[in-house]
Amino acid sequence: MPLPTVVQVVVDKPLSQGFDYLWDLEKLGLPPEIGHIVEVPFGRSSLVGMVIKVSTHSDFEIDKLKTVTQVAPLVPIDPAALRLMNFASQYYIHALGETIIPTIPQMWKKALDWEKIPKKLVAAEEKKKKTISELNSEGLIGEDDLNEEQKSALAKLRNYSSKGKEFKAILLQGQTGSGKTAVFLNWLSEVLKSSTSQVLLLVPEINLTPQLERRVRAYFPEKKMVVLHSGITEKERGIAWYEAVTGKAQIVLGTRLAALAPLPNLSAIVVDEEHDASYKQQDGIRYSARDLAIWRAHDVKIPILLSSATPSLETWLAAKAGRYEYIRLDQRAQGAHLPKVHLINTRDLRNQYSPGDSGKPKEKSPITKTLAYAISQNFRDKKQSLILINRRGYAPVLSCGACTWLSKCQQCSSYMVMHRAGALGKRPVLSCHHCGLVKAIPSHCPNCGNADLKTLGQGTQKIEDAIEGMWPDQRVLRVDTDSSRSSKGAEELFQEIHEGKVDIVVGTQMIAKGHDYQNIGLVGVLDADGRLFSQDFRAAERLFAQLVQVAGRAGRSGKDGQAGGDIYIETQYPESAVFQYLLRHDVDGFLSHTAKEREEAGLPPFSYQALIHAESKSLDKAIQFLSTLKGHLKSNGLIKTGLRVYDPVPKAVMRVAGTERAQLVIESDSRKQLQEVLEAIDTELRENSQGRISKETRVRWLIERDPINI
DNA sequence: AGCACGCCGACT
DNA sequence: GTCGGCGTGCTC
Repeated sequence: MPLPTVVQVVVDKPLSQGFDYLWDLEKLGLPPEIGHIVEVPFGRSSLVGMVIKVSTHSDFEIDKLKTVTQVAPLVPIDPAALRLMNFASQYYIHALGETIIPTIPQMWKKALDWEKIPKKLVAAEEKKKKTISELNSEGLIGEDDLNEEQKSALAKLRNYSSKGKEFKAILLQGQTGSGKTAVFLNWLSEVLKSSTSQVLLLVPEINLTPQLERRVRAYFPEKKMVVLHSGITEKERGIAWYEAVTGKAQIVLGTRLAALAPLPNLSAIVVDEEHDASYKQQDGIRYSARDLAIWRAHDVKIPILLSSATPSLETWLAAKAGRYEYIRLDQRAQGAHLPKVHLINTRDLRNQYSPGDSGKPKEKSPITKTLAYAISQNFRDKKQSLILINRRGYAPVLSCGACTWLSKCQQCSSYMVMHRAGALGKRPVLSCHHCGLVKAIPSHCPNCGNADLKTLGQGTQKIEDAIEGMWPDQRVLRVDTDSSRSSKGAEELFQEIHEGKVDIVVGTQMIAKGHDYQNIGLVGVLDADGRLFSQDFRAAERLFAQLVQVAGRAGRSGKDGQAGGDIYIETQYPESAVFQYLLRHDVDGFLSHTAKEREEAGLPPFSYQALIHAESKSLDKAIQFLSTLKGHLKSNGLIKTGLRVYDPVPKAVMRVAGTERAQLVIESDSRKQLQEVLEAIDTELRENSQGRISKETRVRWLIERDPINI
C-alpha cells in the first residue's frame, strides 16, 4: 500500500496547532505544496486554511484524517512570506493561522467562488487596458533636477541596490521640502531596472496614498503598480493582492497591511514617515508594519529605506550608532525656506481677547490676539492659513452652570463630546468618541434641571465657528474625520484647499500629514499642550513630530527667495523642551534630549515592553486576574534580573462600552528574556482559557508586544 | 473562536 | 415532565 500524502493546515482560529489532512492527488489534480490555500472540512463546517507542511505521516490517527476538498487557483505563497508570517506569529504571540489567514483578501477565502476567479482576473485585465491611464508629469523630478545633497544621497543609496543581495537599513532624514521623495523614487527607478524586481512602498495612512500614487505613476508609467489598503473594495484588493503574490505587480504601494503581502521578487522597501504611530496595528495581531518590514528586508537580504523628518528614537539611535546607514538632507530643495516658529504664551493675559473687546468674540476666545493679527496679515498677503486643533467636535464636555453635572458617557469612563447641528446629523448631539454612543443634547441639566448648560474647552467645530465670526469675509473649511465622512471624502476637501477655494482651514492632525499645499503662509496650533501631559511617555515625541510636520506645511510657500511661512503655537508652557527645540528646528537636539531621558528612566528603546490587557464586566476581576498572573510569574521564578513586572492598573480610559479594562506592563532589558516570559504567560493563560477568555473569571486577555500606547 | 454535548432550574 | 442556562471539551 502506498504511503498517504498528509498536509498540515492552519486555519483562522486561536489554536496554536495545525491540523492534518489527506491530499487526494487525483481529485485535486496537483501535488501539494507549502503555501497552498485550501478548503478543508473542519468540525461540521468547512474553512479556508493554508498548507504549512507536506509529509507522509501524521501524529493523528491516519484513518481518522479528513481530506482537503479544494485548492485555490493560485500559486503557493512564497517561502519568504511564510517565514515572515512565522516570525510575526512567534514575536507577537499570535496563532499562526490567525496571523496568516486574515492577510488573505476575502475573494481568496470564499472557496465557493474559486472557479469564477480566473474569469474575473481576465475581465479586470481587459478593463485596465481600456482605461488608458492619463499620464502627467506632476511631481516628476528627474535625476538631473536633484540638488547636490540629493544627488549624493542617491549615490549612497545606489551602493545598496547594486551590490546584489545584501540587507541594509538606511535612515533618510530630512525636513519637509528637502526632497526625500524625489530621492527615493529615483533610487527605486534603479532597483526597478530589473524587469522582475518588486518594490514595496509603505505609507502610514490611506489619505496619503492618492498623492504618492500619482507621483509614482508619473515616475514609472510603464511599470505595474498596485495599491493595497483597507479603503479599496474587496474585489480591488483581491486583484491587487493576486498581482503582488504572483509577481506581476512591480510596485506595491500601501498602508501597514501591505507589509504582510507576499512578494516573491521583493528587492527594496521604502517606509515613508517611518516614525508614524499608524504603522502599529491596534487590533488582532498587534504588529508594527515598520518593524516587520525591517525583519523582512533582513530575511530576504535587500535594502530598506526609512524616511522621516522626525525619525523615531529607535531608528535615529540605530543610525547614530552606525547599525543603519545614515543619510541626511539638511537643505530644503527647490529654494524653500524653513518656517519661522512663534510661541504664544497663553498664560500671558495680554494675548487674550476677553468679552467686551470691540467687534470681537463674546466669550473668551481660543484664538489669541497675536495669532488673530497674524491670520489677518496672512490673508492680506493672499496666503492660506491652517489652524490645527487636536480635538474634533464642538466642545469636549458639556457642563451645568449650576451644579457639578458633566456630560459623562454612561458606558465609558470618558466624557461625551458635544457636536453642533449638521456635524453628526441635523441636530446638535453628544457623542462618545470611545463607544460611538450618540445622544440628543439635554435641554436642562439632567441632575438639577437648570437650563443653563455650558460648553467647556473647544474642538474643531467651535474653532470653525469662532473663526467664521472673526473673519466673516474669509472662506473657512473644516477637515476632520467627521467632515470628511459626512460631507465629502478627505480627498475632495484637500482638493478644495489646493484649488485655493478656502482661506482658512481648521482641522485635526489629518491636515498635518503629507499633503504638499502650495500656498499656506501660516500655521496656527491651538491648545498644543493638550497631549503633552498624558501618562504616555511618548507624548512629547509624538507632539514634536506632529508640530514639525505641520510646520512643514507652511514652508512650501517660501519659494524663490520669499520668506518661508510662519507657525504660531499657543501653549501654556512655552518653556518646555518640545517647544524650545522646535523653535530652533533642532530635531537632533530634541531626539538626543529625549534619548537621554529614556535612558535614565530605563524606558524604550533602552528596554523592551509588553502589555497584558485584561477586560471584564468588573474592574476588580480584571485587576485580580492580572494580579494572579503576576503572582504566578513570581512563584514560578520567572521574574529574573533584568525583568520588571509592574502592578496591574486600570487603563487611561478605564471603561469602554460597559467593559472595564486594565493592563499589566512587563519590561525587560533583553528582547530574548521578554520573549521567553511572554511565551510562558501565553502557555499559562491558554491552559486556563477557552480562546482568549479565562475559564474561571471570564476575563478576556491579550498579549501585546512593543505597545506604543501605555 | 465556534459549536455541540451535558447536567441542573422555572415553565407551557 | 421539557426548554434552556452556560461549563467543558473538541476541532485533523
